[in-house]
This record gives sequence, structure tokens and C-alpha cells, in this order.
Amino acid sequence: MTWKMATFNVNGLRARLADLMDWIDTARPDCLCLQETKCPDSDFPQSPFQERGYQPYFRGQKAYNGVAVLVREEPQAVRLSFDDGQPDEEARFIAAQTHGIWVINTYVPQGRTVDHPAFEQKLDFFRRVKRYLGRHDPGEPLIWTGDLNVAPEPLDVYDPLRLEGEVGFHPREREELKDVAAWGLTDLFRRLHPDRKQFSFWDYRLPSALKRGLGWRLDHIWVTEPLVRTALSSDVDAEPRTRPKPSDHAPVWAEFNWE
DNA sequence: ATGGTCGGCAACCGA
Repeated sequence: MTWKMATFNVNGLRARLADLMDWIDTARPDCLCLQETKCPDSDFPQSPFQERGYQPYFRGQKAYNGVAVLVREEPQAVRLSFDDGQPDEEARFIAAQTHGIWVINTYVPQGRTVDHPAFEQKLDFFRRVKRYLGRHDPGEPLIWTGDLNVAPEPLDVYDPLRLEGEVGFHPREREELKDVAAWGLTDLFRRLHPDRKQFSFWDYRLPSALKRGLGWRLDHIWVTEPLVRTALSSDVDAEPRTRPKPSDHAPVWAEFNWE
């Protein structure tokens, strides 16, 4: 069978809800990872997902952050935090095991500016993900996905010379990402499309950024070998379909030949 | 082409 997963930074789940449902009805992923729901758990709109056959798991907070994972089948396990002894004050991690696949969904801190403490916290977050992965085996089917807030390579930003050293395309971030991946993960979109300049994020603050191609590839699907071998396709649904306003991110998805 | 960001939340913060 074909199993499809997707990741989408919705930038406000409640504001994006109708458009998200339209996208789900077309794309029909079996597993959907959301970031920046900006939605306290008590306000999470469960019904629209349940009506479409999804079980919603989520961890939100007021105004900021928030992650969710929606699955069509009963998951084997769900984790709402890193559970590594460190406090999880911000809602940036959720994981579920479905079809025998561990799906780790993270909203990596944006980092603000290179000289801000938030930038160091961003680098720490990658190290924390790496430690977390150490509890798993890279021979097992596992996906690390979400808004990773880093463009891995020059091909992944609109102007690599000008943006070199900017937050989101800083060598220290790229190194940390590479270091996590060295555990045993492959950037699936890039593996399947080695030369394609394809973005998943366009800054709202730049006028007509999407139209002008001023984007970044920040939303990722990194997978272990069993999923590299069974991958069928991966793409970004970059066409703005939402009215009145799309998210500043686009959904990214992947399909696998999976039992 | 004569404009120029969002969401959340209630003043401005974070992206």
C-alpha cells in the first residue's frame, strides 16, 4: 500500500482551519504533522479532523508554538515531550508511532538573531534532537519532520551569497542539522530532487515574496534507510490555495510503498 | 504598477 505523510507550519491553526481542511480533502495524507498551531489544548478543533477519520494528538500553548500529529489509524505510541529530564516549557515536540514508523514532529526555535540567546537555544535544540534519536535505532523506520527552521544547502535559499550567515542559513545551524542527520537520516526531498530549487517558506514581510521567488526550504522530511528504500515521491504544495491569506509556509509531503 | 505581513490577543510579540 501507499502511505503518505505531510508536514505543515499552519501559522495559527484556527485561522487556517477551513483552508487546511480543503487541503486535507485533496491531499489526503495518512499522517499529518502541524507546527505553530498557536492553540491551547482546550481550544484545539478536534471535530474537523475526527470527521475526516483522523485521531488528533496535540500539545499547544497560548499564542505561541504548538504542535500536532494527526493519524488515520490508532498509533502504537504517542509522546508529547522529549521526556529526557529537561523541562519542555515550549510546545515544540510531539511524536507518534504509526504503521511501525516513528514520526518525530518538531518546531525548531527560529533563533531571532545570531547574537540573541535564542540562537544558542536553537543550536541546543538540535543537540537535544540528536540525543533523543540516540534512544532509537537508525535501522528502524523513523521520520524526523517539521519546521526545522534551517535551509541545509545553498540551493535551499533564494540568494545564498547574500543570506550566508543569516538566521536560518548560518553555518553553525547547518552544521548542527548535518550532525543530527549523521545519526542516519536522509533529506528525502533533496534525495529525490537533487537539483531542484524548491522553497517551503516565504517571508510575509517581503512584498510578494512568493511571486518573486524569495523563499527558503525550511520544512523537511528526514528519514532512515528503510524509508529511503521505499520512498515513492516527495513534494511541496507551494501553490497558494488559501483565502484570504495563506500560511507563510507550504505543506511538504512524502509517499512510501509501505505495508 | 499608485501598495507593501501575519496570528494571537488585546499591547505588542514573535516569525
